[in-house]
Amino acid sequence: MTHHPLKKHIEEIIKLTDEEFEFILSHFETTNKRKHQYLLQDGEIADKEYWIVKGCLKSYFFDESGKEHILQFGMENWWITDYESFVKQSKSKINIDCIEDCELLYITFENREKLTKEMHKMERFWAKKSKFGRIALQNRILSLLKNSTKERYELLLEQYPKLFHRVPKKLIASYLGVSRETLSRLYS
Amino acid sequence: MTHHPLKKHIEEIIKLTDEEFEFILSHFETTNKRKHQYLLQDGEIADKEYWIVKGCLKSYFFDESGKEHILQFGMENWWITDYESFVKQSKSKINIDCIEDCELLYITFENREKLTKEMHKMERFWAKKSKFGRIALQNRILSLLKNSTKERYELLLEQYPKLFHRVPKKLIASYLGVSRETLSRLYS
DNA sequence: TTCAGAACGTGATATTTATCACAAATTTTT
DNA sequence: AAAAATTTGTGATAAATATCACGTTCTGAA
Repeated sequence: MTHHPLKKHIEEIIKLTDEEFEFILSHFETTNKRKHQYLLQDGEIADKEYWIVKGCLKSYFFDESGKEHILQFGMENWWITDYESFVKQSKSKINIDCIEDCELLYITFENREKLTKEMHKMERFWAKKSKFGRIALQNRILSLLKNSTKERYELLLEQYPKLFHRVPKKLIASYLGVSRETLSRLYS
Repeated sequence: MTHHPLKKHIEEIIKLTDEEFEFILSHFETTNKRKHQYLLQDGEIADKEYWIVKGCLKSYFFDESGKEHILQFGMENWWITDYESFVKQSKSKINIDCIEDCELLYITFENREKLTKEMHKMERFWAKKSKFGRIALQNRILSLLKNSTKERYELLLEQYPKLFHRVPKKLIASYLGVSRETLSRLYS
């Protein structure tokens, strides 16, 4: 248990004793999902935040014309939920589906609140995670404003090369905000 | 002092006694800037977070071709800084300028760290502010992916009608990510 | 008040991207 | 292994947007 991947992940931000980690882990549950199964559907309230042990997921939504837009991919060691719905405990606008079979840990909203109060280290961990999440989103906006489609494609390829072996190109296109045809022509 | 606008602002999230607010305020400084003056230049480290008492500002950056892109506008009761640079104390990629004469309060990075440690209420205030900031950015990405230029223009107009009297249309265009000519043709 | 610069609208044209259509290749399911 | 569904590439065309150009209006500073 000392070498649990979640411990390693948390320790990138905050050092923990084994006992502290055991205590944290006791607030989580495990679940497995198969490809095409969902974790969250729009209209529901996101009452869980998932940590991905193994697998690949997408969070996405549809516009009025029925086109799918990818908000975020999730892979090993990433967290995934609808952040707005989870934080506000409001109805979600997004869906989360498994792109591959997935092995997941999750913490419920209640347990996260509880753990935040019980353990100041975890309050700091989540505060820091929120800060970094905000920075990542800010940089994605910067990139959407500044970079051409081709540049955004190349940056994504550079940053997450694994993604391109695991998810269909049409989902990459949807993440970048272009049609799959346009994306296809970018590298042909 | 009891009715200080910053007190009112913080109390939208956390209730404070007058003494607590006095203590918080003692960590801030006041400054005034004139139109066209800057608060932050790219390459500098953002060592202050500003709270806007009065005035209007823009945070922006340039792409390789020299085109200006607006990341954020700031008006009364908003916070402004380069969040990434401030949090990481790293070199900023963005600039912040006054669009109007401005009356500002600011807290330095050191004082904010200090205040966070000294006063758990403020740790919670900033954590919550960070969460909401992240949610706002997520929604802006959703909108960039989902909505047409015209829709984004209308949403902005609806959400911040004041903005349109205060800032030139070319800056609105730059915020929306289109050329000023295209924006001009959207409503003519 | 005048003058210079900025803001704004608009035409003409080029570029980028979306959309529709279809066939080939690949993957998944039975 | 065969059948079905999905993914992918690509041509033709339409739509959206950028770019360049120029004249008018507005605004702020001398």
